Amino acid sequence: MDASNLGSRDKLQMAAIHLIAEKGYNGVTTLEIAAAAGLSEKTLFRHFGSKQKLLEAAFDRYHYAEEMKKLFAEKLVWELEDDLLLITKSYHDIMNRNRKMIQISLKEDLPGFRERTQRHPRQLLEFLTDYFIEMAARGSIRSDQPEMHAFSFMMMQFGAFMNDLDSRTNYSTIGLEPFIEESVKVFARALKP
Amino acid sequence: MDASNLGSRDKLQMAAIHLIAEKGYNGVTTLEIAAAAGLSEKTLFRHFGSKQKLLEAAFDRYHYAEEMKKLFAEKLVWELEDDLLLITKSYHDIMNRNRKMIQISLKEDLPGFRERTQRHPRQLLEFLTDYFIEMAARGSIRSDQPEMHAFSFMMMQFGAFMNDLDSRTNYSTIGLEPFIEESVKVFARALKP
DNA sequence: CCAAATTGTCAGTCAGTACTGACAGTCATA
DNA sequence: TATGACTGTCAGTACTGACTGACAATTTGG
Repeated sequence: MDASNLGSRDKLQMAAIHLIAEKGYNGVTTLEIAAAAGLSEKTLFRHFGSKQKLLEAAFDRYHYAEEMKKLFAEKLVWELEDDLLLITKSYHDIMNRNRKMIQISLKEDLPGFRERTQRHPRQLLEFLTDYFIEMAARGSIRSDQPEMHAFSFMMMQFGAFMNDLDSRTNYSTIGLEPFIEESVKVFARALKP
Repeated sequence: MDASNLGSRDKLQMAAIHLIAEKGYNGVTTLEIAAAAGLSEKTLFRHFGSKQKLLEAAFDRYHYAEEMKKLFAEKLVWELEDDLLLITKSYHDIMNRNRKMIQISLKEDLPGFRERTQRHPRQLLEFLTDYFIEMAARGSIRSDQPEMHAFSFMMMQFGAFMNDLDSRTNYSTIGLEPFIEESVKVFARALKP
């Protein structure tokens, strides 16, 4: 979406999300948010009334991506490595699209954030657990603790996502793509019958 | 160390670290820090001169734990699962002791934080990579990409640590101890020749 | 017991930030 | 051309938090 087509409210909300993800709610001023949106502080207060209301509006407008349902319903081929690769790429894609909201949830303790930022990983844990149960029933993998294995695999990906989230915490030059490829291989080998 | 034996400077630094880890630098006042230390705000400014200097002093005083060297030098038995279990428990112990500094580094962009909070995991990545190389040379494991495998294993543990760091991000009831046990088993199985 | 060290209270200053009313300017549309 | 919608400027108000000097109280150690 071309930013030049956006109204003032949209610009202010996007600027708010961007700056609060970076500096935290108390670390950014309404003057800075307005400037980043290319508008005056007066306009910010005309539209939203208060800083807090701007954040709430930006939060509500932010569509938290979560699309694993369709993938699990339609795109699996019941080959462990192929499926895990697809799931993992989708996971990182979704997490990346939610990255600013996740950054905000790390910094701030705001009502509703927890529920929203956890919906996607919680849903994925359930789907992946069910997938491992079904794969074990088919004899395609060996997993006596499917939920623990689903959780372990997700922790690996979550760790990589958190490592990559911010240059402040990234301590390795290993890229995300090769990591995804190899981590899927390693895990598939671990569950091979 | 009994808090009653501490001087005022120590109490203020510990209170500062605790509150800033929880609320961020801009989310906590000097009045709050002093009150948490059981002292007056006046005393805080007598000792440190400014809020910023208090943080810097607390940061310098904070001994960032990093003790993997001794473990890798003396305690390995060159059995993959046994060694990984020991390493992993030690990793989480160290990360847990550094948890407040890590929480602060997530919230704030302060000079020197990055270098300090990355020293331990970076060091562990090197040690673990060398360990996998040696284990492969001994024929005890199969690993054609030891650094990638070391990194993958650490990402799994890092993800679990991050998931456990703060109730705001924790979305699973799986405990850390059983996770450690099973994640080590899974990874050991993956690298088995 | 006394002096030194340390802390607490109080009444501030100062700078910054959230927020506002009044007034003026620009743009789009009828 | 006029009007409505929207935005910007300006000069504020009110409040908050970092920080301070003066003075008093308490604690500690010789």
